Amino acid sequence: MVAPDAQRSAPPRAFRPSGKVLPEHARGHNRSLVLQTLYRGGLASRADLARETGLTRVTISDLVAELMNDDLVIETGQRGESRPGKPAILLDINRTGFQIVGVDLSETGVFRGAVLDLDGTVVTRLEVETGGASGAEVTRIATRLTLELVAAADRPLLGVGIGSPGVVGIDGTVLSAPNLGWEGEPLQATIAQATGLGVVVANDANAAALAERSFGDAQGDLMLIRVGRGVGAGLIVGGTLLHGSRFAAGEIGHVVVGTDGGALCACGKHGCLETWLAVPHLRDGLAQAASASERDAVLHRAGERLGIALAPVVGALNLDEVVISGPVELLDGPLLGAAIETFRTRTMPEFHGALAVRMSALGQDIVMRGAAAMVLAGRLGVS
Amino acid sequence: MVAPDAQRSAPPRAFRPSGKVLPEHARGHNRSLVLQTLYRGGLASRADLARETGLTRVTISDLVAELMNDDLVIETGQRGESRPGKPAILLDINRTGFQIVGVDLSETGVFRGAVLDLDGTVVTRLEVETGGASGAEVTRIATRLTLELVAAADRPLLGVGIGSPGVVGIDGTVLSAPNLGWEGEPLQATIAQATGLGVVVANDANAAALAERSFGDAQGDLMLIRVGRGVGAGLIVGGTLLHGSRFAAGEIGHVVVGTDGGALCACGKHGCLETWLAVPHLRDGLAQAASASERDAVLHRAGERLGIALAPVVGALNLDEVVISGPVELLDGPLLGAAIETFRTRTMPEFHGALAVRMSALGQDIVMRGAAAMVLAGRLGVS
DNA sequence: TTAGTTCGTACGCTTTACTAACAAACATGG
DNA sequence: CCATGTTTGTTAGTAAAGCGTACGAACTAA
Repeated sequence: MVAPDAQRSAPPRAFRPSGKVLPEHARGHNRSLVLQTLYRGGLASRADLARETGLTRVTISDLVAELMNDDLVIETGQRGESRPGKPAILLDINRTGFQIVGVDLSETGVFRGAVLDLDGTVVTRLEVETGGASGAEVTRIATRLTLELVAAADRPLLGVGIGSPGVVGIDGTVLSAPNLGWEGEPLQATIAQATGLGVVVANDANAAALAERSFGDAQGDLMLIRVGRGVGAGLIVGGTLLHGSRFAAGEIGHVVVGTDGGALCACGKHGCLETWLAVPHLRDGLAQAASASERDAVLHRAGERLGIALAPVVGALNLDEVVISGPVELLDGPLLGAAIETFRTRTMPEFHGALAVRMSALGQDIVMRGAAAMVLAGRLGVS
Repeated sequence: MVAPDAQRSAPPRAFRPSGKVLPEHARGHNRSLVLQTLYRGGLASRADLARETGLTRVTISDLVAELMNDDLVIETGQRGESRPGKPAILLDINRTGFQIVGVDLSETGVFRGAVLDLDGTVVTRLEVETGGASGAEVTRIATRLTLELVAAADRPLLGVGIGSPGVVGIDGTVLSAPNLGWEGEPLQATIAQATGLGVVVANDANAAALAERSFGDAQGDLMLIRVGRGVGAGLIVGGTLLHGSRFAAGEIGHVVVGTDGGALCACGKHGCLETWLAVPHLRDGLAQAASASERDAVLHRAGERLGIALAPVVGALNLDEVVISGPVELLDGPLLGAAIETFRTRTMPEFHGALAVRMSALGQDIVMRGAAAMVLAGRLGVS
């Protein structure tokens, strides 16, 4: 179903470039502040918002009027409680008034996508097989999937978010994604051209980390480890995603772990993290295992290597959480336990006492929900 | 010599708390932008500043008038070149008009301090032996040293910066510094009380990292490794210092390195980074070595361990630079070479190709110059 | 019925940066 | 030597943004 106004232009971007700051930038910031407060806290009156943000009621009224004019905020009636004084008119973000398209290109052989509402809830889901496609053919498949999702939306779209494997530049160019046969692929520009919408592209592990922050249980600084055909990570430090100087932050799959050799990796080195932890290697190891205890040993070894590799990172960044995303049947159990145990024995008690290591609860939707979170952050300043 | 106005109140802080943004905050940001442009670029006219910042000449004139009123910016005469048009009046930061006190408490047995100008150049230097003092006695010694430096300044002071060992909270409380016998020591408050000036306290490795960014050759994201009685690190990512969720970012001395045991550490674990790299251990190893080649082997092993520990961090953060600070005669040579070689063999060519690993050129003054940089950043928004 | 409280809005003010316009001070070319 | 063009810095007026004060509306409590 295509709504007539599904491609209506969305409100202006809430992003402040570095450099000079004009009054209008401050306005944008305060706009986002109001949206953020409503997004996190739910229903609130104008007076509530004034108290929470520190702005005056007058300014809040003005900002809310602007946001209601953009259809981003709606009045939901009077507050029920019986209190002295004039009853408050409750406000909320128009959570079902806009939608977002989120796409996940990281799975082997299949691209997933969804139409989501502003809460990150999946409204419509689509999948396409990619077969053995690569290069320009992959771009065509991804574009077609995105267009179908755009057509499936029945509300104005806030934008399109895409999580891609490989190294992704800040401008949404996929600098390198060997699995898809991409090298310097201008994905953001291509999809923006095809859809006429705002498009954000990021690495899949980074998108997953954002999902964990926005829709998961994450509290503070966190590292999300994504285990699939390869191993990647996304880092959120001080509330924002870490990109790295060449946009390659989180690329830990080909760091050598331990000082005792290891299997030969596709990259030519011995003992890369991927040779222990990537799903194909885990499945191979389990297939060759004769007994249940041997299978446990394979998983235990993998978890141990993960702990060895990450202990210096956790120590150096003083992280709160390490969250693992991937096939639950492989990761949640001996592997996770061994990783936690290894952290405990290799870092300072002061740190691993505060450190939480756990599986993500977001499952297979994590990347496309993270992609939606990128759109929310980019266009509304909400996270 | 004490100038009569040495403790004259310094200009207002250039810090914007998170939350709402008022027009005056934007003003402060633009003030800092002008100062930063002058600080980095040197002499410039009002028209030059307008072109570089994107603000109009009118606004720049207004900001400059304000900064000249605060004595932070001075006119240095007309431009020499012969060009058409009205000759430009060149401006500069009043680099010798204010001074900063920087203190380094990280050395064993001696506290160093200095009076510095706004360029981070040392004007006056002072040292005190600490003997075997600890706890409150150490606080008294540090306070006395700071007061002597304040008295030695002959210009109004912008503030006091202190680099302390241990874990330092955002409010300048030293949460834990075993070597000094401090536990929850409110150093910032104590020194601020004693001097009546603005005081900033940070971990010594963090201060050193800031020094490397402000006064060294650092370009982008960097990790500074400080090797002394222990081993610590400071991380600068995206231009700002990384604190960690419990202010313990960079505490990598007690992360276990390798999978082949190692010497017993004071912390109870085996094979901590410090057991290979800390200066006392290096000197012990060298003393026990019989030949030059054995001494090289000791240093080589230490560098190798450093590389093993940091490879995952460099990979995860996609750093540009790793800078090492400490005794040059121990670190610069086989140790540094082995560290570089180890990085090369344990990370992806895409990353270590861009990675620079080198010694700091700032020598023994690095911590107190970093402390001065903290004051510059905190009070003027300049870095 | 009266007093007190809370909510949302109208009005006028201050701050900030902008545009337009202008005088000052230089180089260049006829 | 003088007219012309260029660049600099300043003056005057305008638009945007948030604040404080004040007020009516709508409710509770006595």
